[in-house]
Amino acid sequence: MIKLNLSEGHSKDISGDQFELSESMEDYVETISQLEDRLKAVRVKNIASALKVKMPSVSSALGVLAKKGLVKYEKYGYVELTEQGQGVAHQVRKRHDILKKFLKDVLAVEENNAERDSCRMEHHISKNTINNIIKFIEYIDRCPKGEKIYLKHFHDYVKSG
Amino acid sequence: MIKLNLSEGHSKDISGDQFELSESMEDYVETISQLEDRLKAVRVKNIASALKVKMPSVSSALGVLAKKGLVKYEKYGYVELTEQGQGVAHQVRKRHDILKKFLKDVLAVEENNAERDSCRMEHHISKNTINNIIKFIEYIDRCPKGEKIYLKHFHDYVKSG
DNA sequence: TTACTTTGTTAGACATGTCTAATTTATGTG
DNA sequence: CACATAAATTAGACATGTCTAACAAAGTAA
Repeated sequence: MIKLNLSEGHSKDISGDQFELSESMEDYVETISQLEDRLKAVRVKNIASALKVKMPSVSSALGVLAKKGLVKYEKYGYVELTEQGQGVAHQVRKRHDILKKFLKDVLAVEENNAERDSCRMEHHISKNTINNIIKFIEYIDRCPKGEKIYLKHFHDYVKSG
Repeated sequence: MIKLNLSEGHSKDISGDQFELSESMEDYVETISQLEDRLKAVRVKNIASALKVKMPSVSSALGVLAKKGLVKYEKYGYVELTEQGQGVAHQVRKRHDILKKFLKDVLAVEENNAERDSCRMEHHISKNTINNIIKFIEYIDRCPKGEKIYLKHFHDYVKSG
């Protein structure tokens, strides 16, 4: 089933890279944000296991992010994103989500693969290109001219080979 | 003008990552291959200036690539890709070209941006996803059902805002 | 309170990839 | 040929991000 309900507000708020984070640091911020969504309190241990790194790597990363003002963090305590950190997380996660949905819903890339690829590509795609992806999705979604049908044909074509 | 003459043999020969190269090493191989296309002989200096790094970085990279059997290289001499190196270069360049064309011709991303993004993303996209992109392009290109018209509409839509 | 367990930090090693400075090799011109 | 210049290498510093091992703090339970 092809779902194309993608255009809820995607076209706003993809603002620039004010913070110049490395790929790795973006992953930390993104992960912390995801953990904040599903845990009462985020701990070093949680981040480590989510990112499949060891705790000392997390400690070190938190030092960097704290210095940049993206996390609030006292030793041996809980980890929290600052308001700025949340902003960054928001952008990163949006990029990730859009990319993944595009891969799945437009390019017919299978779920696991779409997740893996969007994880890796999300760090290397420009604001500009993301915006065009958003427009593409909106275009297909909104236009009453049969684009969805063609997309469905494409998905069938991919499945059947 | 939207050109979609993309489907010349793209669907073959996107073979796997037998060589496990880092992003950086992939860039070296790709660049050497491009330089071989337009220079009689490739030198450290050429690679350095193409990649905007200093010569010692190139020296060091060539050591790594030689050890992996991807370049033929004697000190103070010319640089040449081995047959294996050419194979890798072929894959990397194909990935790059497909990605770039997709960004330009489907997503209506402007030339410079498409080049920049494909440079960065080419290292992080799976074989699987590349194949779906190829299929998508072929689908649009081949199908007699008006997909191209819709794509043209989309491009106009992007341009006009 | 004391001992045990879990969690986290510090110290230090290692890998990758970059750079600058110094030296060496190759090239070209008189 | 000899010397000046260009090209390349080596040595070593540095940044990032990872890891292991050892130690320290916090939490738990008797």
